[in-house]
Amino acid sequence: MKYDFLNIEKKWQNYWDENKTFNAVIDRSKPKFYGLVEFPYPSGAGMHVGHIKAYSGLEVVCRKKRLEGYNVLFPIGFDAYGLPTENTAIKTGTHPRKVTDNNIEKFTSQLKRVGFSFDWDRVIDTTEEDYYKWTQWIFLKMFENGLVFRDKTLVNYCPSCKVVLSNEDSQGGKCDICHTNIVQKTKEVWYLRITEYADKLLEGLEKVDYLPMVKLQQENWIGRSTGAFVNFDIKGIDEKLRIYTTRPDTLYGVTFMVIAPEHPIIEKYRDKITNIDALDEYKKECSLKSEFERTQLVKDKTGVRIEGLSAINPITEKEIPIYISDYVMMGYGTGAIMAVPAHDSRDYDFAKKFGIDIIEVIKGGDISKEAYTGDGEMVNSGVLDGISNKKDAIEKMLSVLTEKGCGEKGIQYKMKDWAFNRQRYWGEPIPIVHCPECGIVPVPYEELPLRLPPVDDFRPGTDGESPLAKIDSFVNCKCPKCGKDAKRETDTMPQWAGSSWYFLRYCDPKNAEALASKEALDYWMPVDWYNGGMEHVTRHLIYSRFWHKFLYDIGAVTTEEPYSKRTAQGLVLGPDGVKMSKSRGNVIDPNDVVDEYGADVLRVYVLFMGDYEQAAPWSENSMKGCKRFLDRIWALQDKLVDGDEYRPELRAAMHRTIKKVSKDIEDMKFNTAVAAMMTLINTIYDIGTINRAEYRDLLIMLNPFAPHITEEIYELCGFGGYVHDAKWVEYNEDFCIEDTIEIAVQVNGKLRGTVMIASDAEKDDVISIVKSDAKITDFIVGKDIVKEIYVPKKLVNIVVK
RNA sequence: GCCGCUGUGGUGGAAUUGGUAGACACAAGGGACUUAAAAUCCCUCGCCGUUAAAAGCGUACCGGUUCGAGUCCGGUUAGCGGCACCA
Repeated sequence: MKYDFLNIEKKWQNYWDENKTFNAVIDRSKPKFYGLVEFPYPSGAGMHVGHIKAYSGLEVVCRKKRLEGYNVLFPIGFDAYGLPTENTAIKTGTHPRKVTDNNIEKFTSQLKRVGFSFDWDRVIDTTEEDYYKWTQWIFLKMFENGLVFRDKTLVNYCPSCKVVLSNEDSQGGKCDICHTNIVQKTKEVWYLRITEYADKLLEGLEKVDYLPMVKLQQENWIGRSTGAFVNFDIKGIDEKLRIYTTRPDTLYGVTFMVIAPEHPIIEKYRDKITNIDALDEYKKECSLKSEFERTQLVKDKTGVRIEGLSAINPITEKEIPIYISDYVMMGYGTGAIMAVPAHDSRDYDFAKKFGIDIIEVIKGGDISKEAYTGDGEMVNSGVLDGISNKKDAIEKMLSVLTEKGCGEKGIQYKMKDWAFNRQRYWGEPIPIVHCPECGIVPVPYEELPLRLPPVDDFRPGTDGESPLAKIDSFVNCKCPKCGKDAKRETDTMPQWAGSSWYFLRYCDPKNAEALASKEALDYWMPVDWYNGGMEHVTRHLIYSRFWHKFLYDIGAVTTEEPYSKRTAQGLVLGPDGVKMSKSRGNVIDPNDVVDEYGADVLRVYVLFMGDYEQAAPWSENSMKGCKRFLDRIWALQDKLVDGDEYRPELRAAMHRTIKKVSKDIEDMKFNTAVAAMMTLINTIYDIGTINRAEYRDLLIMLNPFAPHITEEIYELCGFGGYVHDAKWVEYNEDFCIEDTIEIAVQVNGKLRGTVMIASDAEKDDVISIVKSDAKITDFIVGKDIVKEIYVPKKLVNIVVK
């Protein structure tokens, strides 16, 4: 009888659905396990085999945990607000609500066809009122706690999407959504003060079990550096130019200063500057350069000296010139630097070009050729002379600065505050009212949710205006504070808002009184294991940790960190070995695979195709091998014999396989877990029969990977109950070892043969067996034996001269 | 430029963390069954040798440590990922 996967898979999917087999209920008699996968953005293209791989990993872990007696929460939902949906809506003239509903329906049916053991009663849609009510609630709480502010500054703007983007959304100078080059614009926008949490986000990393690369990327993104702020007097004016430096030890080497073209001091002292026209001209040039030009064309330094203003080095008290140049950014530090050309390559290039003095203060390099950035003994540096330890020199200078009152220790972060509003329709409305009398007024909590008004025209406005601005009935309102006419904020939240707390809602998804009950949060949180993509490490992962830490600080959640453990899966590449994309035409549709091979084959294949954490190309042939494997599992029904314990000839193989599969699942080494089961099957086919005890345990072991076929065989064989209710298989270390084993024999480290020995043989016995072996004697007769090494159960190495 | 990761057969990948390199699978070749094909089953399969063996070579490259190195150390090179004029 052939394995009819289409009908059998449907049968079990219906069974799990109707019986709510995988629904999680709080049960304090069992240990809990919360497995989380990144909920999908329901795009029109439907699911991707990459989604299947991403979910299959924790799917196996969660199914195994259930069999081991854990109470498992494995939820799914949809992160449905966002620009792609809105853009599709505009293109097709369909309302984003409709587009979203269609896409969610499509995703749901696809997920169910793969047989994932999600709790379908806890599905979240971030665009539903009873969900985004709480997204808005958290925003208001942040507002209340001073973490929301409005500022007019240079922001990243995507001319194609017509929105302001956060730093995280414009990595590499490109829009995260459409990859258009970002331009800088001065605009008044809402910010979330994530920098307030920079240290907490950094410190928290020490307590969690994240992939080292994930930690490292977050550390780099936060980019904490320590150094000093130093105030330089401007000659003849009661004004100080404040700079940030990580190298206060080089202050004696400062021969000029540079400020960003946008630095406010230029406007402030226009009348004192004698070459203001030249400066204006340079500023204009800079503003015309794109971000790309400003960062890529780094070889040639440009700038203009500010005539009429000069600074005084507070340590040497010498007068030094000030320049403007676009190699200094307004957005980091103070927008002004002290330049030490001898020991900074950028300052060096600039000084060479403009003929400025270069003073060596650290010995060790040749400053006539290039800047020396290494360590060495301090010279030409007054009190610092002779110090050769960088740390000591910095400490000493800091105390001098403090004493003189012209500087102090300082810390800077590369991470910037989170630009939080988007000028688009399909997002959570920001619950703020602008009142001419009272200013910025939050919408009262009891008025939440502030509903997204249903409209027909959701196209963006012409001048970066939100579509909501065109809806008078939404915009015009009464001020909650004074009751007079006021206007609503018309921008919406970014896509990352809804996903910043969704794992909390899963704990108690229908709660109308709170984002989740204390009881549910206490029981389920933290997430025990979170798996997702590397691309979210400096976006979603950092944002959600920030929100969670804030909620912890106001007592809304009880754990400091949301996720105990974070791993990441590698990409599924196209058959041609490059990233799948529509334009390349190398995309594999999971639906097609399920139709042709079945869900179990797809599941086993995405885990078997390679190391789970590495990228691997799709190979239909390789998948056929997985189909063969499952067919052979099915065909074992014809080789079934009685027996309620493992037979001696298979005992060691069974125990070893159970051990390997159990451990490999915990380590995410799914490929070798499957390989171990394949090896076991090969052994069974060599023997020719399988008994009931062996078959039952094999099915339990395979169940997390291939749930449909194992449920069916388990039922057909009448093992009693269901395999999803079975107890995970156990192994006994003593039975993993065969009675006689083969060990390697080396002479001078070179393999010269193998011998069979009893697994419990003593060293002396083994050595004598080896020495009498015909193959070995050839290599040792007539030579002096220097050393005999025996690695128990592994090898013997005889060293001869 | 800085930081991190990776380099193993024709292919995807294994290797208990210093102990028989190439598990498992794919592809390829040969054979069995079949009128035939598909499916299935059996054999071969790193290179070089050889009737067959033995010996020799082999984990990007060069060197080192060790009885023993894919694994550790130093250097080189290639590819991937992240950040990027961050002061």
